[in-house]
Amino acid sequence: MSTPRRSATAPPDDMRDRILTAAESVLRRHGAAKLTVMDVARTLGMSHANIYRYFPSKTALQDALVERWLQQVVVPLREIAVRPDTASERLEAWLLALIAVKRRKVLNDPELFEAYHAAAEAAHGVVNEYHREVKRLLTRIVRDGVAAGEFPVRDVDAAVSAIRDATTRFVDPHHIRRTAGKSARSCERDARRVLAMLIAGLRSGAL
Amino acid sequence: MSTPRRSATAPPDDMRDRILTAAESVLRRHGAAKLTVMDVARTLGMSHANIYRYFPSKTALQDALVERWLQQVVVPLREIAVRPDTASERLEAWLLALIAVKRRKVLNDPELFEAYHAAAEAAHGVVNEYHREVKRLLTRIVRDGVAAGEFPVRDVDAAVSAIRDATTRFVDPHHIRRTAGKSARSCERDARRVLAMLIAGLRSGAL
DNA sequence: CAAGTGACAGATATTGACATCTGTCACTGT
DNA sequence: ACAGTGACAGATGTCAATATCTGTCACTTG
Repeated sequence: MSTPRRSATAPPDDMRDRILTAAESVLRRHGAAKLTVMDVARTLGMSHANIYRYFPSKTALQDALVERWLQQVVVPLREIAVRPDTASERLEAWLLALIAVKRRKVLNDPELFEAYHAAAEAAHGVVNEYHREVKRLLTRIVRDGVAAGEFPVRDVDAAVSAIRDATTRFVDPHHIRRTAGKSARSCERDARRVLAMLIAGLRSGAL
Repeated sequence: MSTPRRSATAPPDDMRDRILTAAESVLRRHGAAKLTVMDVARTLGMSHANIYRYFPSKTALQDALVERWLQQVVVPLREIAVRPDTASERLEAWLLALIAVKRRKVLNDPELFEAYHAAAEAAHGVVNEYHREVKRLLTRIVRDGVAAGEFPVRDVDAAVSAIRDATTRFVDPHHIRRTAGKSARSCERDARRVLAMLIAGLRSGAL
């Protein structure tokens, strides 16, 4: 009785997953610029026309790929947001985790990252949804801090947006690329400094 | 007796200035990608070979153009850095000025900005020098705040680098472009929020 | 002799003919 | 009815021939 979607034996949309996996391997092999629907189809031993039975367009396929990738970034953050620690502790851990996981993804998965970056530039829905989720989690932590009297801020939204602006430097694709040369350690040190100032600001009720 | 450099009538390096001005107009007319030494020479009614008597290379010419442009950004900041106000006041005014002047330059001078951006990507000396100057001014303000007991921070360099990281979002060419659609007012509001948190952080000695 | 030039080699951009790709459709086999 | 196909038009990308540009030089001109 586990996920009985369509029939008992046939998987729900097995094909979509197989196509995505094939696309991912093509992406890693040839790079983002050379990801073609034809190559993906060839990898699966089918006609490229058939891909269009499962994805309405190449863009939709790429978006699905990016969505998968972004899930891996978001999932660990959800756990941190609901820990039983103080808001300050959670906030620091959460932001450091966000920064670290993004950095790791960029360095380990440059091809998939390229695709994500392209999607972000084109402002596709997937990336917007990801940003909303990130904001939601962050808001939860700050709100908890306010409720506990830990952060005497009046405007939670203003605080959240300030935190996001101030940490953009460490999270934004563009900047991550630039700091690819720096060690993970020195990146974390820089981030910790900003975080320390932000948390001190929150605690002293700057907003 | 005003600037008697070489002779009484002949200007010192008038020609360099004329070339730069011509280059600037070509740049504005055709865009950064189509700025050619030949076009600049044509504008001045001379052979392109003659340009090379005044600039060793096209790159040197572009750098000189960028340097001129960056001067206009830096000059107003120098005045703010040495005002007789408190460090907090100066810091806020200085950062807001930096953010506003950069934004204005980008919106009014997109072509020149393009050239600056290209130079920044190529990490030419001019841009490095600009960054050093900006850092120097910022360090002065923070150091004054520490000396006056206003900012109880131990590590001035750490504080300066944190301030720069946290405000990158508002100063970096790349992000300015993205926020081109937003109103100057809402940009300033966002910046003020971050600044408020940073200054509160400095005052509570987070570093 | 300082300011400027035409002619040149090698590097870089532009162009246009050609190949590949995307997305659709009527179609086949099951 | 449904997974899959070959063939197609129009969009997009590739590549080599061609044109333009950069940077240098020996040279003219006032």
